[in-house]
Formats: sequence, structure tokens, C-alpha cells
Amino acid sequence: MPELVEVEILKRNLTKEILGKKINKVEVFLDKIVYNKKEYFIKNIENKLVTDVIRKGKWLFIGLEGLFLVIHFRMEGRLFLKNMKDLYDRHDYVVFTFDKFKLYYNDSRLFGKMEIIKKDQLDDFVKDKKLGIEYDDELLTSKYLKNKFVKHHVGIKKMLLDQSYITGIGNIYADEILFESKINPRNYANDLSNKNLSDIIKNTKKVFAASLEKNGTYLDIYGKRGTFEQLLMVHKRQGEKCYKCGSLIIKEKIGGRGTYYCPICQKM
DNA sequence: AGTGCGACCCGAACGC
DNA sequence: TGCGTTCGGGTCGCAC
Repeated sequence: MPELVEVEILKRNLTKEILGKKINKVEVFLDKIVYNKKEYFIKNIENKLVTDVIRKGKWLFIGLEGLFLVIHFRMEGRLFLKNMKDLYDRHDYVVFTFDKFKLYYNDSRLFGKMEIIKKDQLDDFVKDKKLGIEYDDELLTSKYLKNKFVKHHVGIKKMLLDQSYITGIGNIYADEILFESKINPRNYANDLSNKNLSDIIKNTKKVFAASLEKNGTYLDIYGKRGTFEQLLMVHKRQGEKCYKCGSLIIKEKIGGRGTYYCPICQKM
């Protein structure tokens, strides 16, 4: 699933491949993927140069001379760079044609969304989506989290998934960050010690950096899969041995999400 | 204001 | 084997 790391990989790919290049043509094969009216969407993108590629949390913003094309991939959204003559896949729903290649938006579950906004609407957009600070922002301190969590008698896992505190953490990385921090996902956010909170910050940076180095857990625009999935400590490992203590990893539904953790390393 | 839950979707995994 | 059922993932909107 594209979480912060995976969207960051796409951002780096796109910066290399499409920044400064012109979109000659856009085709929309399924209207519901696009928030705007299809005609407006197409008319405003065609013949524009790509001026920026920005990521905020799990959101991607492609600057187009006064506009941003905003994309959220949700679960299965993907972008692929393909040759002019490549055939369309059944789940290719939006296709951008450049001079020498095409960029396909592919989404087997139809959860992803895209829209264009005016460049000066970016700040309001971010505010409206209630995006918190980035994992590498210097404002991210244990004091910041303490203030944010003080009123929340709710499991820490749920707080990590809430994009309004630290933005960009999804289900996979939330489990990994809590394992590295030796914190039970059900521990109440407002009960965590300063040490717990600084561990969460430290391990968010550590896990994201390690994953970025392996190109994440998802596909890049060339269709190549990152290899961080093989290094996950708990996520999707129920019934297997904990790499640290040898007891069995368990899976439970916490905050409505499948949650994987080690019952010994992550005691309440 | 804070919290919880269903809707959105459909391919994959599971159960019989 | 084949068919029906359940699950999952992030975000939004609504109910309490």
C-alpha cells in the first residue's frame, strides 16, 4: 500500500522522469477517479509543463504551471511509465501522454482519487485535509506529541494512523514503529511516557529511512517492487517467530485495522 | 470535542 | 473443482 515512503519513491521517480516535460494529452477512462468535471480536468492539464513534484504525507502534488494535479493512491493506486505502444491494462483509468512515453494511473480497487486545484489553493487543501507535520520536521518532538495526545484516551496505534498528528504513517509502518519502540498498540496515547514518545519519533525516522533505502514495499513507476517487505519485523507475520525474542507474532483487530505485534516485546 | 463505525471497492484468501 | 463469503486498506461523513 502506498504510504509516505512509497509515495516518496514515486515522487523521486517522477522528478527524474517528468519534471520540466510537457503533458500533450490526457485520457480519462473512468470519470469517478477524477473529482473535477472531466472536460475541465482535461482542458487544464493538456499542453502544460510539469513545474513541481511535491509530496505531503501520502498525497502527491504535480505542479502544472499555476495548477496542482493532486493524487491520492489509497490502497492500490499506481503510476507506471510505459512506452507509447504499450497496451492498456484493464485497470488503467487515467493516461498522461508526454513526447516520448505515457504515464498510466492504474487502480484495481478504484479507491484512489485525483483532482486539479489552483496553485494558491495548496495551503487550504492541506488545512482541509488536516495534514499534520512530516516525520522529518524539526517540530516533531516528544513535547509536540504529548500536547497532541493529552486528550486522547485511545490506543496509540489509532493515533499513529490519524494523519493530523504525524502525517504519512499507514498500517504497515504503524505496526513496525510500535514494535521498534516496544509499545503495545493498545496502550493509551495519553498514558505514554516522554521516553515512549521520543522512541516513536526516533523509530519513525529509522523505519522510514530503512524502507526508503530498499525502495519501500510497493511498485515504482518502472513496475519494480521495493524490497522492504522482506525486512518487516511484525507486519503480516502472524504465527511466525519474533526476530527479537522468539515468541509468536499475533494479529488482532485494533481500531478497526489488522494489527500485528509481539506480545512479549510489546507488553501493555 | 472526541470517538467509533460504515461506506467506498474488488481481488485475494478462505471455507465448505 | 467450484461456488459463496469474508477481509482489507485510507479517508470521509455521520451518529453518539
